[in-house]
Amino acid sequence: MINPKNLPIPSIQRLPRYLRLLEEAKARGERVVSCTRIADDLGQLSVQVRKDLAITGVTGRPKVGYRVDELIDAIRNFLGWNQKTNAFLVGVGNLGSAILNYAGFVTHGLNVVGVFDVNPRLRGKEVNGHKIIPFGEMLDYVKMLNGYGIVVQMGVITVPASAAQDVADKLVQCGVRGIWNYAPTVLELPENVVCENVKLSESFAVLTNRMRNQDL
Amino acid sequence: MINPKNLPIPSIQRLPRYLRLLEEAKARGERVVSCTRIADDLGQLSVQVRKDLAITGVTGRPKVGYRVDELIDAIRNFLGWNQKTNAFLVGVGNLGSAILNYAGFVTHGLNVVGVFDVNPRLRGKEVNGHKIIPFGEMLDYVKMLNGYGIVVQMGVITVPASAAQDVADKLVQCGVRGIWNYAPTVLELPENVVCENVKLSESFAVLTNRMRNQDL
DNA sequence: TAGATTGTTAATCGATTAACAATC
DNA sequence: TAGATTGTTAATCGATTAACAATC
Repeated sequence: MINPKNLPIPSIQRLPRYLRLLEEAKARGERVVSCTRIADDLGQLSVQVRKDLAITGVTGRPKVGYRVDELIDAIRNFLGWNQKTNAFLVGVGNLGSAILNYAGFVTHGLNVVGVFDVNPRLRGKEVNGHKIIPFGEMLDYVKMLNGYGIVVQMGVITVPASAAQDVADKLVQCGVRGIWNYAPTVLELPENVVCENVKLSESFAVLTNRMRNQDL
Repeated sequence: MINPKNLPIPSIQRLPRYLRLLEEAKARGERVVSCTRIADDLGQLSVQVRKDLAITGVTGRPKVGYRVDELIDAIRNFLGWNQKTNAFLVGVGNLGSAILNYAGFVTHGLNVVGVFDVNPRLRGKEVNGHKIIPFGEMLDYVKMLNGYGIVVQMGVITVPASAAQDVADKLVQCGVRGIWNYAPTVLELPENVVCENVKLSESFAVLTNRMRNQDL
């Protein structure tokens, strides 16, 4: 926990799982959970859970376990989920709509402050309370928001691959510091903008390959 | 390539990227591609590309490179994407609709032969040509398909987490050998059914954590 | 031929797992 | 106290990268 960079990415990826489990435990009224329990429920080794939880800075008590409330707070804080992340979403197809309608991301701090699409016919149409704005008006819109002291931190890209780079460039102009990219493209971005690609085809590839190898 | 199991999963996950690049190269009329080029385009090391391509069984020619057509075929074959995979999709919300409307998965062999939802009001409604069937009728429907010699190999789960295990159990009864799970749950499945979880919250976690650590 | 590129073995790096001491 | 659990160091495992030989 000295240098928060270069932490094991697999560990970070497992934290949301623990968080879900802990919130379920809290809902059941449990105040303390051991990593042995967590590991059993998720089919992992307890030592891995322990290591993962350690990166958030919390410590447990031998024989007792970890305090549920403390752990939930620590994970949410570590992931940046206890604060709002203002975001633009570009591309209101089914995928974009799915994200806008999924309540889970709101609890992770995702705060959509602008929804855009190139299709001018969608102008003014609402998706889960968000009015769709023509893509061409994004820069004007962000200036307006900035005038009110609202800064856009993240861009969510749910457009076809062919349009993704253009969208990314525009989002960078808007000042985003991170991009959540659902398009199957490798984006070129300035060094100070972090990017996370959602790998749908990659996931499908692992599945079909394993199904194929079942037969052999 | 002797034992097709226990291949490096990261390598399998990178293959779709190469495939996309190769198809673009083919569209431009290129007949041969070197792994140096692929590596440059994707920001990787050429030796990694070489190792990854090796698992598909293709060999390149020194000084020349790999034949584009051969490589495309080999990757698609290795991933099981050159044959159709019959699938049921359960849960026709925005996410399910997004998958049904995305042409990319069709080119990966995804052949949806049944679309289901618990909501009886959706009965008969169409999504991209697929009539929605009430979830309760799934077993009858699969029997009907089996009568025509059609076997369902894969289940795609796009329902809320709370319903995912029930859906998975039913899909297993239908005889699927693989499950593509978009719900944020760890599913309990028989040993002979492979499962791939799409990790959306996990992806978001990595992004927000990195954005948070930018500041430090 | 010279040089670019592939293929492969060895070295490094990082994550997981094992072992065990510390502690409530 | 005894035993369950945490925390940490060491060993293992697997993937990436480096080095270099083979080859067209």
